[in-house]
Amino acid sequence: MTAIKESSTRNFNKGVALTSCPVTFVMEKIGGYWKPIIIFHLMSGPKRYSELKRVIPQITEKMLIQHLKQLQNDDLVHRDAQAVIPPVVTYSLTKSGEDLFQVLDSMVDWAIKNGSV
Amino acid sequence: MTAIKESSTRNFNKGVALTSCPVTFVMEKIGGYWKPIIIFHLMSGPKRYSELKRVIPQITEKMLIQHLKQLQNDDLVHRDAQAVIPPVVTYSLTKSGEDLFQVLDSMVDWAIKNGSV
DNA sequence: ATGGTTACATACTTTGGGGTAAGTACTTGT
DNA sequence: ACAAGTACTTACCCCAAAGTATGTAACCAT
Repeated sequence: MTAIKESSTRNFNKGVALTSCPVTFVMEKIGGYWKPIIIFHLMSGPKRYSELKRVIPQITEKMLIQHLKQLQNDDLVHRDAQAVIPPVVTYSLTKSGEDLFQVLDSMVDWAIKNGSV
Repeated sequence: MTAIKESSTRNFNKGVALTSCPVTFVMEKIGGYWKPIIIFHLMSGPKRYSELKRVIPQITEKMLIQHLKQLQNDDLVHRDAQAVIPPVVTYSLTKSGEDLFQVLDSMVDWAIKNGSV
């Protein structure tokens, strides 16, 4: 008789919370370890894949390409590939991506005020 | 002979990235599904445990208390317990917690601009 | 022909965040 | 006597995110 809770928490989340809560919406886009770091580095201008790897040495290539793809799907990052050999692929922020500056900036402000070191 | 990479990505993260990147620092504090939602609801004033549960029906009690504890450890939320029966425990934002308003606000701005609905 | 460079892809494993379900202590209401 | 409310605690499970390791295609320089 132990019926499943009429509204599964997990299902409810996926369906409602993610689209109705703007903060969660943002977290879905730039949450996680690496995305904000990648975005931050793209704020200073377009970068090649290998450049990103160099300025974020700790990221694995799998994580880098995976997040770059997700950021493309979310229309935060634009990919530009030149058909030359060796390949030249440049990533840059879209307008939406650039607009995240305000968000990241307020985070930095808060972090500085509240002793991130 | 497959020696472990001299500098484990994971170890490096925990040690360096988290403390040196302000954005990641903030994500560590308010990342995840529930924390921003809890903080948001405390923005409108102190709330009892049961009140929070009521306004966030989808959260499980385990998640609620767990995140409230983490928020206390991070000094974002203050817990006030009255020694009466039945227990009355009130949660409120600390100064640091209130300062997050700027961060959440900029997130909401961005979400609205970029089609969260 | 061998190694280097670039931008990936992919199989496999581990970690931990989050969820489920149940129990606790103490008192009030009926 | 027993359910109900309050603020938790605990044991267990699942899955997705993250990490490890290796492979690939195309060309160039030596």
